[in-house]
Amino acid sequence: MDSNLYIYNTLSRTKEKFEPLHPPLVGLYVCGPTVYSDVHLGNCRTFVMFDLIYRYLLHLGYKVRYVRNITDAGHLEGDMDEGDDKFAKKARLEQLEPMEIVQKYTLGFHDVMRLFNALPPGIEPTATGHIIEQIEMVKQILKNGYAYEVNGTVYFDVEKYCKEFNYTILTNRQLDDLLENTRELGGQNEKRGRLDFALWIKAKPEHIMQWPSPWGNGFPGWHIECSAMSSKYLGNSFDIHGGGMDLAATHHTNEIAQSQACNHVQPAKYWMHTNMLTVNGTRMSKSKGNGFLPHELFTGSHELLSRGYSPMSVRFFMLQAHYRSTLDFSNEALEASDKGFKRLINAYALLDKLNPSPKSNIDLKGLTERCYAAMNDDFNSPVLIAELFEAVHIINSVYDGKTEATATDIEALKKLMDDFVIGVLGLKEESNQSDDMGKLLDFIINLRSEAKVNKDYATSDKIRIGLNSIGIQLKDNKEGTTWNKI
RNA sequence: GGUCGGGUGGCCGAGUGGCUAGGCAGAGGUCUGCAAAACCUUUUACAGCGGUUCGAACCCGCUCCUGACCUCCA
Repeated sequence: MDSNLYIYNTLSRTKEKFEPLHPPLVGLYVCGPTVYSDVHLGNCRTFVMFDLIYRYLLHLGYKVRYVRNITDAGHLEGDMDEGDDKFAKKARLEQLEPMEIVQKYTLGFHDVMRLFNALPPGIEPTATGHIIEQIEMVKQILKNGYAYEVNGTVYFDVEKYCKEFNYTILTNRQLDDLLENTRELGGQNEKRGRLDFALWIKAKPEHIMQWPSPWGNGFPGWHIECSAMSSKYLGNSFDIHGGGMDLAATHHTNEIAQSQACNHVQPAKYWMHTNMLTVNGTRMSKSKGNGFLPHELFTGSHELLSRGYSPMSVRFFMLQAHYRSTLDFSNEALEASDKGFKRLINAYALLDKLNPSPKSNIDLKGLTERCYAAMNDDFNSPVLIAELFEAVHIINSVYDGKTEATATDIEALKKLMDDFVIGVLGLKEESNQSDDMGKLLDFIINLRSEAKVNKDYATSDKIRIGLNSIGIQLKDNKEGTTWNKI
């Protein structure tokens, strides 16, 4: 299959035409969360953006195998290649078992992703579920001569690797600079080179998260899980590997090295990196403590927010910026997105109420082509949204009787909005109204209409203002009265 | 210090060597019992200084400011 999709590849730092290794199959691997704490909004942005990418690939007709891991072991606290991992530390803090921590935050993560209307990945493997695969990979890397064992811990030999491969291929850094600027770190005395990183880590006896291995009891290093799981489910070479930009310099660099050292191939053809969400121009991160939790956002219980914003408004806010740009988070920006989203989704709801004309004076073909052109240009969702507002304008105009559209064009408009607003952008109407609520509102609107006919405006205003105060907005027009949630 | 990005109107954010981004906010109007919505019209831009060019916000140089990564983080 042929498409005109271009993807910015971090490896080449250019947009490249997307040509899957085995069309129509596409293998997509995205580094998922480390589930030792609540995901914050910055984490969510990455997963929402890859949801957009996943959805568009599906829309183009590719058969996508989407793998996103859950890191539930092996992620070390601080920069030491020894000691406790994050789960053990958090477990002590919360007085839980490490696996209780994992379960708690995995469930929380899934809840949030569901609220954001993100499609679940096809496979969501965990590090603890793939210890054997990771041990096998470490064994192979040792066998190939790119690792060494010291006292129960196995290190990757970066210096040896550098002689044959380009270690800094993703970030283009100079190796000498890296060596000069890497600090003296813990575990240094065991490591031969200061850039070497742990593939397998010896566990302290009291450490509950440990498994037997040829090198004694221990647990896997952080980077090996993604290499092991991506090759298990997608093969040694697959199409797209993604993650946040912050992972490129270390995690992804080491992933490439591990896969090359083990399988002698580049793991991914295209590397995609999403940019950071910022607050007042500074990156939102766990360690900085400036992270917004999704529920603070939805309820408005955060000092920087004047009110709560719905998950769909927040998703729309994220989609209005390109995935490779930083996006600055503020109450004002969110407020603007909230209104923009409602304008878009209200127009979508109007599609069923359009009256066809014998003639048409709109150009849907050009508009549709521009929508595809936007997405084909490295998933440019902000431009897509700008085009979709053109469709919003047409829909409103037809509804007002100021523009004419044939039944065929109305169908095409409906398909366009279904494809892109619902399918690709993954937005949906948030009204949680049941049929009962719809019927109830129809009844109330009828009562109000009767009052209006009788010029009993006191009653009709009372109804309108009362509904408004509980979040339901009435809109009077020639055809009658429509309503939507505020 | 090294690597790589940014600086666009009141806000958020696209884009580009010549043609309106878009949303929000502001102003005026139409419609309407009022309101809201919608529709029409409209005001604010491309950090600074040089250079290349018929033409630059877009290319080049310098300056200033700023961010990310280089250490756990999507």
